[in-house]
Amino acid sequence: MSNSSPAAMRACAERKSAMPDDEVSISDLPQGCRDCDVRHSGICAALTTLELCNFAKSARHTQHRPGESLAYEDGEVTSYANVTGGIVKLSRLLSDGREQVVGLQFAPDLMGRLFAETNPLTVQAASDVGLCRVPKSVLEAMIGSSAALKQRLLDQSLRDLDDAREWMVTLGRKDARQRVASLLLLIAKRCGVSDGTEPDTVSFELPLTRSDMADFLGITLETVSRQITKLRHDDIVRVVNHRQVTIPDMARLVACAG
Amino acid sequence: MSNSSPAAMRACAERKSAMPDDEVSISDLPQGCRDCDVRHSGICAALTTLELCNFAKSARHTQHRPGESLAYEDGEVTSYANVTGGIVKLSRLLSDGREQVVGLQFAPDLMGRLFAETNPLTVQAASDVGLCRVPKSVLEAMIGSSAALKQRLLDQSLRDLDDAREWMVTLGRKDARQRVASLLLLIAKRCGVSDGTEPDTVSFELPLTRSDMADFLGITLETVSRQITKLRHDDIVRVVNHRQVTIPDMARLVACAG
DNA sequence: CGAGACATTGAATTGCCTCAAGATTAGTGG
DNA sequence: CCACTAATCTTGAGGCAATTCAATGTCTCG
Repeated sequence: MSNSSPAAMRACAERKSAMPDDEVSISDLPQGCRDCDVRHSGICAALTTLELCNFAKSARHTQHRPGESLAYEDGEVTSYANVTGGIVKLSRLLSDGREQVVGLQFAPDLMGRLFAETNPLTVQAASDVGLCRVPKSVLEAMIGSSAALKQRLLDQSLRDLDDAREWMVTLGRKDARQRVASLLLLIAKRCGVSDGTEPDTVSFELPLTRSDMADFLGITLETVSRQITKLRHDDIVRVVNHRQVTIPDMARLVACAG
Repeated sequence: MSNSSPAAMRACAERKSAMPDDEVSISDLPQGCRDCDVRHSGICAALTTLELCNFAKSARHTQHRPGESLAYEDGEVTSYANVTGGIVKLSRLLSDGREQVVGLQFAPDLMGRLFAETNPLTVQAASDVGLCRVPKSVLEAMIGSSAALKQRLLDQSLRDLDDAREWMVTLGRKDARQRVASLLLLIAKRCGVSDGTEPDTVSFELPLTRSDMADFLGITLETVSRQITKLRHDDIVRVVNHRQVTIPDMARLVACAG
């Protein structure tokens, strides 16, 4: 359960300090709640320890392998889930079998379309993924009783909307090279580890296949591959084993992303 | 102030009945509040008459011509606005001068990025537009005190997110013909008047220039023009005066949109 | 009527896709 | 440990849809 990215941990720390705990102590929580980091991540940071305790009684942790389906398009929504680790892929399937990825979710995002009867998207694990599931009715009841939780969910959906619109610019106006650079940049920001040098060098392991990348970027996997090769020749990225990526200078990648 | 679309009026009626008024009567409202339909539209439908009264004291109505800027990218957010009529264009400007439209807003949507210090998008009137502006601090205070209002804003942002992701499929995977058909479909749904025949015939006036359409669809205006010509030859659409559009059979347009 | 904005059409170019073959990596069982 | 297979990735050649550049056509409004 510890492939939470550094970015997620940072976000988590912020949130924790912004929402101090009340009087109930962590040791009062049931066992399942101390077992994991759910307490400090995602929506849970908006809950008082008492509320969290209630939440933990209904929550169930699961692990998933890359490619595994977590929810089906038009399937009934029965639960929501906090992403505790790994990367989740949200996509729409087209009638001709092609796929468009419309978003990625990282820890500690909440997964699942709130208040909907059926899921509008296909949801799959892109990497190894950890989830903390909670029944639809339980979470919705908590949203009704906690203004802080509702506020947090409003904040996340506004941020997701910003991200989606940002990506529309990539899909609508950028060429293949800029698209690939944009995706590397997005992943580097969320999953990257900086070595603290100047210029800024960042490393990460790609959680997506070339095919996933292509489906997110609206181009073919061959084009993705060709562009990565070119970016490599220009020393914008260094790649070993197809998956292990180093960005020698983030500023140059940003410039490439347009 | 009555270029509110039929769709908007329908939405409005639903909302009104879902949230019945309390004891205070409409005649108790200050003058500015009875002057217009703000009472029955958008976020206002989530307010009690008492709250609405307070809202109306701070609200100001404005009218805008097509192309007029309503907010600038990175500009400070000082107020929010309910769209009372017409169509508002949300877009991002690129360094090379190109533009990507990332969303359209119709009455009775709320305009403005909630809780942000600066506006992440450029906002322009696409058609003649009516707004009902309210200071940032006033609306935010009301959100803090009204769970119903917060819920409504959460619902709108979730719907906007669904729409944005839907459009990402258009930008990422559809060809020019399907894109143009998708846009005509979107506008027909929001602004179209059906004549009640079978098969379903719908008419509307295009609120966008070819250039706006191109910027929303991620293609050039020449390509938009060519595709409209082809759709016309196939009798998917009929166009007079470049702007007055009739869809003789919605089902065929839907099929075209992919 | 004339000017300016908006829209259509044509011809040449290009960036990405399609189809096809080979290379690299990871996983499996002898 | 190595051979074998399946999955993933890379590279190449040819075709095509959309772009670019340029010219013409059509509305609107003073």
